[in-house]
Amino acid sequence: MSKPQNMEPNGVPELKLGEFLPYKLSVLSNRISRAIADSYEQRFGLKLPEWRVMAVLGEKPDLSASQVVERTAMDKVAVSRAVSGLLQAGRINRSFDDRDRRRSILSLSAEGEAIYRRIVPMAKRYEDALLQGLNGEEKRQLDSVLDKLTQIEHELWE
Amino acid sequence: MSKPQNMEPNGVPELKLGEFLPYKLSVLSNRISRAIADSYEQRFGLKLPEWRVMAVLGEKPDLSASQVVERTAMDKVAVSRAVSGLLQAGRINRSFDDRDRRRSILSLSAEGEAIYRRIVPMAKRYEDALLQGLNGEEKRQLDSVLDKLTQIEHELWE
DNA sequence: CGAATTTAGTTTCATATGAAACTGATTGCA
DNA sequence: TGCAATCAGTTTCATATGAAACTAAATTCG
Repeated sequence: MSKPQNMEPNGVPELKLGEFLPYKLSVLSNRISRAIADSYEQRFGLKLPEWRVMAVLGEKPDLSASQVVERTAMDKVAVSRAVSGLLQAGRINRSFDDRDRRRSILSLSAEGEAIYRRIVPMAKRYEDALLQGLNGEEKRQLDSVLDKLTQIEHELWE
Repeated sequence: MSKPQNMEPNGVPELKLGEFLPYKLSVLSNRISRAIADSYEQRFGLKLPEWRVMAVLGEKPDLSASQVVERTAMDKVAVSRAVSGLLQAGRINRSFDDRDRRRSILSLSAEGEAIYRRIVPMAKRYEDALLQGLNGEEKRQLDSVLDKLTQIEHELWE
C-alpha cells in the first residue's frame, strides 16, 4: 500500500515544503550547524572546518590530510585551508612521512589539545540539550533512521 | 540515569564525530541537498534558492518576498536574488500592492507553473527513494523526531 | 502636518566554498 | 632507467552567501 498522492484543485500533485524531508532536514541541520559554528568561532576563533579537523585529530592523531578528508566527507580544499589556519595558530603540528614526503602527518599540539578538551564537553552539552526532549527509545530510533538514510542516499548515486 | 561519559585513555572525554548528532545531520543533509540542487540545476537551470521560492509560490501564490522569507527560513538577500533571477527568466510574475507599494506580490508565471509541475513529481520520487528503506512506523518516527528536534532547537536560542 | 522611526526590498562588501589547474613527489612500466 | 600516469596537497578563480548599509515607502506621534 503506497501513500496517496494529494492533488491540488488544479490537478498538480501537491508538495508541501514544510513536509518535504530533504527540506526539513536542511533547515534543521543548517540552524544547528550555524549555532554551533557561532559558539566555536566566538570563544576560540575557530571556524567550523577547523573544528572538524581538530575533532577528528583528537579522536585519532597522526592522520594525513587525505585521511581527514575520508573521515569527514569534507572537501580537500577545505581541509587544506583548515590545516593551514590551525598551523598558523599553533593548534596542530605537521610533519611529513619519510617514505612518502607528500604525505603529511597531523596531530593536535598541546595548545590544540587544551582547546579540544574544552570544546568536547560543550559539544556534548549542546547535543544533550537537543536530545533532552527525546526518550531513550526515540534517541535510538533517530540514530538508526539517520544511519539508514545515509546508507540509502549513498546507494542512490553509486 | 544519564549516559556514561566515555573517556579516552588520556582522560579526555571522548567525542566520535561519526556519532555526534549535529555532525551526522549535517553530512546527510548536505549530501541530499547537493544531489537535489544538481539535478534541478542541470535540467532547468534553477538554483536551489530559486527552486525554494518556486516551491513555496506553487503551494501558495501571491505571497510577498517577506512572506516567502517567513515560510522558508531563507535569508532575505537570498530571496531577493532568487526573485530577480526568476523574474529575469520569466518564471514568476511580480506586481506591487496598491495599498503598500513596497510590498511585492509574487506568483508563478505560466512557464513557472509548467516547470513546477515537472519538478514536483521528481522531488517526490527522490523523497520516496530515500524513504523506501524505512517501514511506515519508521517514517512516522523520523517525522515526529525531526519535528521535536526543530522545536527544541528553536527554544534553545529564544 | 512633518520629523523620526519602521518596514520591504536591494545593493555592497567581505568571507566561504568548491571545481579546476597547478606543483612537487611517487609509482608504473616500456 | 626514464617518461607517462597517479597522488597529496596547494593555489587560483569564479560563484555563493550573509551582514550591514542603503533606498524608497509607510507609519508613528509630537
